[in-house]
Amino acid sequence: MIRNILENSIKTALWELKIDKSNPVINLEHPEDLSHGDYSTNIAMVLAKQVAQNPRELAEKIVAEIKERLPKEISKIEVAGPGFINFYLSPEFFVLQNKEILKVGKKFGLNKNLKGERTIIEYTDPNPFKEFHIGHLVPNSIGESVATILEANGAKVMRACYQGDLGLHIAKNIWAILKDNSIKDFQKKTLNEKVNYLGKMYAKGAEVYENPQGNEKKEIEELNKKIYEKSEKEINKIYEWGRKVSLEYFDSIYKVLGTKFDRLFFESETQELGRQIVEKNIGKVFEKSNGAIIFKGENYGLHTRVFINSEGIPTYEAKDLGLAKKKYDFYHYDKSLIVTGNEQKEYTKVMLKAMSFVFPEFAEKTKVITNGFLSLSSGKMSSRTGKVVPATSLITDTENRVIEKMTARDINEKEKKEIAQKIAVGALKYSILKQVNGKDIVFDFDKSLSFEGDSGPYLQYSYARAKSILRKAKEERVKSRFDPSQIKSQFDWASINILEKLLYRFPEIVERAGNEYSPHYIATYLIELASSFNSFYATGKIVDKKDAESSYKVALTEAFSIVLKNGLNLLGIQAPEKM
RNA sequence: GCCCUUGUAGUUCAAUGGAUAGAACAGAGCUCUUCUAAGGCUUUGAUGUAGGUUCGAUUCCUGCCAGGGGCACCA
Repeated sequence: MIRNILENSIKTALWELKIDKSNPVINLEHPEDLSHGDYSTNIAMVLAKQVAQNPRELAEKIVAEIKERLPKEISKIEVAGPGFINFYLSPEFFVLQNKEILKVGKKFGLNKNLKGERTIIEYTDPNPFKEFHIGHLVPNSIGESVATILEANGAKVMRACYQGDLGLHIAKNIWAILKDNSIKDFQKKTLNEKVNYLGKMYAKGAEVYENPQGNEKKEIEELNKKIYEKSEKEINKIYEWGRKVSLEYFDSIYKVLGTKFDRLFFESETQELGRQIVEKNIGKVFEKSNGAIIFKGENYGLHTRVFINSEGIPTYEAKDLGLAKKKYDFYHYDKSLIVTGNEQKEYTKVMLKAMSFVFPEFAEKTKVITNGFLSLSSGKMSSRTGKVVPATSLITDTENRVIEKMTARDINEKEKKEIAQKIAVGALKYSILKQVNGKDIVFDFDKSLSFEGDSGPYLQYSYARAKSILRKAKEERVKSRFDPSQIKSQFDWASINILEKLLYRFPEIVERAGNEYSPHYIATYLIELASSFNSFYATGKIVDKKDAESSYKVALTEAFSIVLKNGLNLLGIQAPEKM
């Protein structure tokens, strides 16, 4: 990459000037203002004090040294401001880069930094028998995107989902089903109807548990034990039925969201293992307290948590230890990522601390990515009985709005529906991924659906537009061609210039997003890229047989469409050819 | 009470310790005999507060103010 060439160039200069003793980190950034060049380094300002020189003078010396062996990719170097060294890339460099994009296509942006690294990433984690709500969309979008980004950086990624198929929430649900007794009627109904039924029953059970009229609380707790022990056939049957319905339902949502898990983990398989791990380490890591087995996080500036409760049942904490082992046995990971809500942050610290004693090798490899809370800004969502908004209803509501917007388009109804779904999901995913991980997200229903500016549909629209141009170019037989001889005339075009100056950066963005597990770098980059393309688009015709520069413009449009599509793919957003 | 976290235009978000703090929406004003106007172009407007470190602070440190989360038998 060009970045490395510049870095080496600077290092050599420092070495020649005999000021490389401390082996400084070369900080190369893209100045925000393009008139400050394509790359800029502050190295002279950083070193000025060390070598007791004026930063600008030092910068001049470094520049003189670099000029001695100027890489061909650089057309100009200058010292600016308080001592920045600015590099300007040459027109030839951009032509070569553009050619490269057309040549490697789908693979443009990929690298092998993480080659051979096995990463398991756990995300989404809905609980069977409960609603898949809008809160699940956040870790799902982030997890799926991070997984894809890591793959783009060369890692081998295993997508995992961990689900609570045990516990009180299920007892509440089944308790209500038993009372209701209309489950027989549901065997032949649609998946949606079954899911709605489960939802209703859960709401009922949860309500009764919170505000019991009589003995309900105790009944539910006893039922919980029975479910756990699998002691009653009828209950087992309902349990299996509900679990199956839930999982089928989740699958149908994953299909829409574009997630495919390689492995589902369940609490029912981590529980026993978790218990054994904790029990084996009583006295060493864990201790007994009030009949429970706890980990004293307080000793490490954290808080104390129960791993096995006084009933002898392993809690989530213990199960998580079992899960770490299960995951390792299954995948032998080098890195284990867990995407989970902010509210779990403190918890994961305690759990990881405990893990660092039990499985130091796993704890070291584990990293938690936290995600924020998604709320809807307006009360425009059709209000439902429950407090949680199901993910599917948000998606379909969004879809309907998209279809409304598409009435004027000349696209058949069936296709329209498919496209609308891609746009709806894209709008949601983008509004989640454009932000730094861990920050709360306010989804403004109206704003995100207006599809203007900083949005997923804006990116999709830009892509569809580029594709439309390329279709026309094909019809008119204007071929994509980057020819260095065209450079001179092209270079007056400010908008082309900006587009080119952004295109070549994509691989750097992919690398950074991978290093920091942060899809938002991709999102903000793509907006800037699409915006520069749209400006370019507005300056005049791209496809024009009579225009000698047309083939260059078409080629640039093609390069743009490739980079945008590759970027959208990293966000898990589909790019329709037309919309 | 202790711990974590967040405060940037009217609103929703950016900004590896760097240059004039970027966008988008909303507001004001332009722009379709042209390849998708879901677009483009002008324009108004912001770092919670008080200190400190630094050549340089939205970024690091401390206090205060204001949100959010967590603090033993839920997940």
